[in-house]
Amino acid sequence: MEHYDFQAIEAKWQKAWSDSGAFRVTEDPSKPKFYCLEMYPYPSGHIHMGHVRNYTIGDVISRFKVMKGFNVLHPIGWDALGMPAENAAIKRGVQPRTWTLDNVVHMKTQLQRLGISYDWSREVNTCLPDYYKWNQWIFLKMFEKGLAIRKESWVNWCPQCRTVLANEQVVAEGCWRCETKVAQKKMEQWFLKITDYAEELLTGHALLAKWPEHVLLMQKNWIGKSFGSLVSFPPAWDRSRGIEVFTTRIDTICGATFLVLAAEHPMTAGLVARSPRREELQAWVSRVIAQSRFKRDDAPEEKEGIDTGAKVVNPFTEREIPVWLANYVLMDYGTGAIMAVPAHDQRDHEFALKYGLDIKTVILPEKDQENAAEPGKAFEDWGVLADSGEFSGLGSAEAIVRMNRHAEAKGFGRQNVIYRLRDWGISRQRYWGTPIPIITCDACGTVGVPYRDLPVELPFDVPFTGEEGSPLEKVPAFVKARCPKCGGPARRETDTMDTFVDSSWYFFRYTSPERTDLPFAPEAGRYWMPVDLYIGGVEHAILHLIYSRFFTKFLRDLGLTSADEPFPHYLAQGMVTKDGSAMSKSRGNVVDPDENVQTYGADALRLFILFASPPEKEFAWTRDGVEGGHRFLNRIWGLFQENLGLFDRKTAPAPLDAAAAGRFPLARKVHQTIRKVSDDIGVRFHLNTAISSIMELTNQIRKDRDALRGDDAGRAVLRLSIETLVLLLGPFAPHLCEELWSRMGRPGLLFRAAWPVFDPGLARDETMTIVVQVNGKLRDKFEAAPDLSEDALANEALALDRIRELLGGRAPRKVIAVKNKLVNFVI
RNA sequence: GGGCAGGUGGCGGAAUUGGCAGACGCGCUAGGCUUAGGACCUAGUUCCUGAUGAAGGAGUGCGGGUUCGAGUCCCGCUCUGCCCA
Repeated sequence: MEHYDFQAIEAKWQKAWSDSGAFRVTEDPSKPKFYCLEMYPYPSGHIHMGHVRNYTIGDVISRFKVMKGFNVLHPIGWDALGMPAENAAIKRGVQPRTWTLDNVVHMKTQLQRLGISYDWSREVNTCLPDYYKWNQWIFLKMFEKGLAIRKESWVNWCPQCRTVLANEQVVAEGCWRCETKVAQKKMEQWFLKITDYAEELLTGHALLAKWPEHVLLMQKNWIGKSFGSLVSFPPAWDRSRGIEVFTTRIDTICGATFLVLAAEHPMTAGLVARSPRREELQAWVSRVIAQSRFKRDDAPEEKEGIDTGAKVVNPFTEREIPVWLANYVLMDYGTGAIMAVPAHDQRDHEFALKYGLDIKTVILPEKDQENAAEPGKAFEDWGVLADSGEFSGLGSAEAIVRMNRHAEAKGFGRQNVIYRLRDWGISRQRYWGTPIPIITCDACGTVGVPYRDLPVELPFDVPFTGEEGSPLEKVPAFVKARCPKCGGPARRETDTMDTFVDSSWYFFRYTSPERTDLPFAPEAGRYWMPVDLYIGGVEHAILHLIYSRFFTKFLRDLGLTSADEPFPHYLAQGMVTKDGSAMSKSRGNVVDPDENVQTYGADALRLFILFASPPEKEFAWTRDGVEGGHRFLNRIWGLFQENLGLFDRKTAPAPLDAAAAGRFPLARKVHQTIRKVSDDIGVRFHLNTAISSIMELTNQIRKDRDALRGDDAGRAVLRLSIETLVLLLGPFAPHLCEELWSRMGRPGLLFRAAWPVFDPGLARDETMTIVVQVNGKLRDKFEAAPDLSEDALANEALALDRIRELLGGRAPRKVIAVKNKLVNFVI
């Protein structure tokens, strides 16, 4: 018997698919479309198992949808800008572009060896000017609309990468890439005003019913909408202005016994300068600013503060209270100043205890409430106001309304909503990113590069020294520019964009990557968008997914698309682990996909990866598992080989009609399996159970085959079952199945074959197993016709010997019968 | 500290609507085939009692509850993971 030469088979069909352009698609209004997208990879040099998992899941669903008659867009590209390329340049002297493009070539062959059904004619590469030109174009559109702005701010600075990091890129006090401890620095930066869309990003969640709930929750927390009040506390020495604080609990304001400013607060410097202890204060401020923001709000026991000696007036009590500086108040959130209410806020409470500040109770628990303040704890619940002048006696909820009204009437405060979401700082002092298309002119200020001059291309010859500052600053030909407005000498912006800009709209580019006058063709976008299924790691739940939603809304507001949301359905793929921890270079537990493709075949690898766990769960790698996948495919191969006669025109059996087929349990199993697999792939996305039911069908065929070979009817059933098996397994093990399909003499590619349809009559079981319980314990079973009435089931059960014995002649106290399921006697 | 997931055999997992717990696979055990096997085939494989079989009992992190019936629903606890602080 011919052996299963998976290497030859896989190479043969990869070539055939590619030569015939099988995976190319164009817009076809006569067919329903399906846009299946997986997160594109960073071209680090090698595909890893996380990619294999991600892309295999997408491939199965794409192939399934094609067979179901959809016009499927399944694209791929490269998230090709970013720091590793530049680091390679510094370390090994390779030009980032060369390094990146070499990696792309290698990774592309790796992906092709996996047999993923990508339309390579739509490949995008973000490091090429014909892509990043559109980053610049979108940036300029935002600049025109006041959504791209330049402002000075405190930024997270990674000393290792020598660049700014967005808050989202700071993980546990360290840089998300190199884990170096992040420092604080004050710099001029370009920001995208994602905060203008904060409310819509929140309400848009209503359109994302097919997202995992925990991802929506993470985004909701990230946006962090809170309702509260802005209240102004005038300084005692100058009552004409005020220090504005944000609070969600204005009802506690009469208990505010001091005010706290962040070290970076604009008024801090002035207070320090006015103080007789200015040196001591200045030293304190410098030290705290040097601490990372994470250190600061992390550990309560490290709360530190210092009295400025200044006083402000509490506008509700008219009493003077001291102004402190403290490390637990951040400039990032709210106004950078808080009113401290130690009786009703735990952090203020601890701070007041440490520094001996007044604690004044103004909220009492309601009568029936037992959780009064414990010693050492603030009472943070809502309650009844006390010692709050005219507001005493009100409940918190009502007090908040009335006090807001009061503050507004008196002109020192108002009701307000704030968001935790910050504007998105996109400036990076690096070479390998999209140049920000801005020219600074002494006369005209910051001026956008005219659209006709796009793209602003990255110069190729650049010194990569690893020293402070952007390499672009050291290229005079790049920096020197003419002002587009006045024509005078000017300076080109040398900061480049955060690479998350690239990935915020790449899915639009796939719809028409050839377009040269717009980021994408509106008509292609209209046909393909939104993405019907987006698959990728949940580590991007906040950053990438929220930025992409923001960009989509912006492109919509430009009139380029009508999509409100880019990804109505997001499938969050679980981690790949080995020996109990995530696969990563630093842990040294990476497994090379290529090696496995070589030894067991791409089909075996794909099968195992999908079989081991459902897509959204963690997937634990084992070598034995791939071997199991390979073994299974080998058995399919063998099964086909020993039944070649079924597919030979001369000896093939005539097909059976449904009535005749119904007599064969295997024929029923075939139809049940079609139903199950279709549901598992198309509705539940549980590819693991789809595979296990295909395996069950295989086992059944192998069990029944000898008995079936005797007559024509049996052979027809056997033939049907093997054919169906190949169709159902096609999306999972496409190379092997394509080979078997052609050896069966079927015309055309299996890739384009129609997905089998089940006969509901045949998929229904002929008899149902009815479970018989006594007092809820399983005692016997019997077979009954489907949909037999409850009474009939109970009667049949009563007639069983075992049940008669257990009942001992007594009538049961109660009989519960459920159609097609069980009978339970209570005695 | 708060929020959200999750905890099922030796392992990965299945059980879709409250109705046979452990499908399917891995591993393991025994046997067959074989010069040999890390190939292939057959059988077995939750635990306990039972020589075996028949049969019985226990059992889905722990404790309680609802129900004729709970892995699934409710309450409390615990551990693990993730997110936020």
